[in-house]
Amino acid sequence: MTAHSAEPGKPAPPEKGDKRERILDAAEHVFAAHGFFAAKVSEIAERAGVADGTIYLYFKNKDDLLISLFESRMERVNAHLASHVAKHTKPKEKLDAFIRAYLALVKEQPAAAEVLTVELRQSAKFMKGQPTNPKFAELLRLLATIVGEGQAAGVFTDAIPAPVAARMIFGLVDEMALAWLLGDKTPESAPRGKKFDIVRAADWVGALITQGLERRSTQ
Amino acid sequence: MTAHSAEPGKPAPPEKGDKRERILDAAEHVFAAHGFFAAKVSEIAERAGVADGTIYLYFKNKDDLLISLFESRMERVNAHLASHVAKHTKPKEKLDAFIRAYLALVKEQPAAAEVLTVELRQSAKFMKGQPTNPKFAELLRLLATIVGEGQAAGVFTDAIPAPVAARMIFGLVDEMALAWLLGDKTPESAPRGKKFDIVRAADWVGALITQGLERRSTQ
Amino acid sequence: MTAHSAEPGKPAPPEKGDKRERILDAAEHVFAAHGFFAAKVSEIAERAGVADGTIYLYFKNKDDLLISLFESRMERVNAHLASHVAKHTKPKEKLDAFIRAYLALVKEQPAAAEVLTVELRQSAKFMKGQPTNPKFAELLRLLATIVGEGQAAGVFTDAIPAPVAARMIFGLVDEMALAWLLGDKTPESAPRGKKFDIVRAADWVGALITQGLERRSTQ
Amino acid sequence: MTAHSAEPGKPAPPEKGDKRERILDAAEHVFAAHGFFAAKVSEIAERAGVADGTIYLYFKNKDDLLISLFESRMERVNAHLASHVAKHTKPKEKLDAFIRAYLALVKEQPAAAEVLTVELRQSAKFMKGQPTNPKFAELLRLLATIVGEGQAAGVFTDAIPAPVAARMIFGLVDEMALAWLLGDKTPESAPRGKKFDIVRAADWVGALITQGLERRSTQ
DNA sequence: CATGAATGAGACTTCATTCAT
DNA sequence: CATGAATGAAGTCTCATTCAT
Repeated sequence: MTAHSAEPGKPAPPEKGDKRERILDAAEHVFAAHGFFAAKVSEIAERAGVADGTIYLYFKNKDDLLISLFESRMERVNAHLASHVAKHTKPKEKLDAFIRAYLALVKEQPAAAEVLTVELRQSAKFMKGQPTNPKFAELLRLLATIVGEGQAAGVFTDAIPAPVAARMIFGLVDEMALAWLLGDKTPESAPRGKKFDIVRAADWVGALITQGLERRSTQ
Repeated sequence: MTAHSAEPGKPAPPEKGDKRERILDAAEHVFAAHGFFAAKVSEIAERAGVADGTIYLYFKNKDDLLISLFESRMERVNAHLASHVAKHTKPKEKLDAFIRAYLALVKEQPAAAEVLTVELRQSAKFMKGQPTNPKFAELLRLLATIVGEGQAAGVFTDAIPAPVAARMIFGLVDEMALAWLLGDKTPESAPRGKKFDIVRAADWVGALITQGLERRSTQ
Repeated sequence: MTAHSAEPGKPAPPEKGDKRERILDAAEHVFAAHGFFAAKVSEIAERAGVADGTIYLYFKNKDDLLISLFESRMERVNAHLASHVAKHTKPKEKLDAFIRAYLALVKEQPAAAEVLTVELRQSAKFMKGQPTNPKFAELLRLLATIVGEGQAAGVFTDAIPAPVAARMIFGLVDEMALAWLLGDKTPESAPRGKKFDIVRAADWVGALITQGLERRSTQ
Repeated sequence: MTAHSAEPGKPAPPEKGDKRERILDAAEHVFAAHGFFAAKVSEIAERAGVADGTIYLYFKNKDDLLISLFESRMERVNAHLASHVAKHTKPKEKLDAFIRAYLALVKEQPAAAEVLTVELRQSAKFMKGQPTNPKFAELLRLLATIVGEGQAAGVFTDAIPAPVAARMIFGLVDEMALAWLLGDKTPESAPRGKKFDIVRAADWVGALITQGLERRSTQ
């Protein structure tokens, strides 16, 4: 991944930089570390190098902070995925690029991924009754479009509605991300090297999905 | 699903029935309704028809209640799935039976499904650093076994390690469950019929996975 | 005044006694000492000898505590006044008894009086738009009844509607109470003896009102 | 009342006009609307069309703003009352003019009246231990002077010390003002005509007081 | 003089958990 | 075993006030 130079390894440089962005970065890490509910606003503030009250100048409340973070990161993800997908023309290759880009992103930005993957469901409770989050819908739409193109081109089966296929693909990819993220989180575990190679997993995911969607000439 | 007659439509019979079981039933509904963090122990107690303190005679604390609930329901699920899978001999049919049984379960017991599907990730935070929950591992093992058998029989591709395939399948199925569960929660919405037919979805899921895993003679 | 032996001179005996009552007593003193807004719930709890949270078992929130205190004390006041008024039969004497009883109460229970007299108006903001507080209305009704009887008996002028006269009388008496209460509050000032004698004032108040309402035969 | 053209019906002209005066006008309305404690400095600033910080160039702090507002309005009131009283020579007429002018003022400038009448007591807490506010003392003095003149002229009874009588009169008049102000605050209510006629009330107040103070030939 | 973004102390309130009955 | 009143730690959020520009 290219963008996002601000990712603070630790307490974040308490200097310039869009303050709102600093808060979002801090929230990303604190939410990822403790989960939304256990996360303390004061810890986010400290990490962002601002006063507690400052957070409320940029966000209505803690919930709004989560939603905003979610949308911010989702935007990045969508842009990232779209750009990788755009490099290809064939549906199969697009799908493969999507999967590969998604999993690479998880590896490169585990904190963001954790918020999107783990807290997403939590926030789903927030959005109870509400329609699917627009940014998430966009991701699904990108996926559905790829599938749809493949169906139109006759390389993907028509048996599964594109939107449904999109959701299935997302679930599959997301589960791999989750499995990797929760593989083991404690620092000490790193050397144990228990985590499987998520990039390698992309091959498997791609294989299953591509073949799974393939149109069978004889059928 | 057939068993499990205790599922209380409303306040739960405030009398007989294993008290521990009544508490679990109540917790299932309250967790499903509000999410683990927002759920109040006192509400669970009320719904179970016991005093707040009584809960602590059966469970160490709120966390333990979630874990216990998770394991209890997971046991049911595993038993249910295993029994359905056992009716078949061919790997493909077993896989299909698994998917169908899982999604049917979601439809019949949405509260339980919500706890397993939505709160699972939340509880994942609890289990941080811990190995995968044994009961969940069992479910994955069942799935991996089916895949493994298929690979051994030469009907499923060897390209994907069985445990990885198992996880992918679970993610895919679980996402469908989630999509259905969050589709719309308000009772009034039922007539609007916005929810897709989750049983119908089983066909799509089965199609994608079965074909996706299929061994290609010519390849 | 006779009743209400529990009035704690200081921290209040941290023992038996209706807990709700202990909290109200504590609130009375803390509200009187600092005013509603500056009063801290924790200080009330401490003075009542209970934990902070205990207050919320008996009252919905701080506002409710004020309202409840107001009603509790107002009830006492109404009972006290009614009993004194009941000792007389002639309207003029009843009116005089009312005034005397009210001012004596202020002297004997300054904390309660301060809450009723000073914070009443503050709480008036709470009750914005709401009809007059029932307990306060009752006091006004007692007064209006006395005036009405006097008018019926031909000893009080008909020129002023009884309810209006009641309100005027209350305002007058209440202002005397306020003047006395705020005369000087610091302990050191007591010896300076700056406060006028509020019981003596009752004579003046009674004189003004009684004569003011008197029916003039020749007019 | 005639003077004081700055009374802004709404947001106040965000331009000329002494800035200090604009702040006081804004404070008057905000305090009247929410009460001193609930009033936000930022809302006052917004209404005055200045920055939050600007307020602190003209006033030491929020308390000082209340005190200053109180004194400013009290000055107006005193001047208004004095001018009306000065039109008469007989004590009884002066007293009547005072009452009438005061209540007319309440009707014409309810916001100012609310601050003086309702918040006065709140601010009384501020001034705890302090001597009576000079401006308020002046009003009482004006009243006491009228009474004193009446006593000297033999038309008012000597039975009540003039300063005490002054206080009683104020209390009575103020209570009528309060009753009217809190009668109903919502604009829509006006047509409902629930509020009694405060000018009409002046007759009653005047009647009670004048007769109440009257010297009885036979006594 | 004026601004308004930032501060940060501190209060109210919740709710999991305990323990005397 | 069961109760449920009481606890008290802890977190979110507000808002008066400051000060660099």
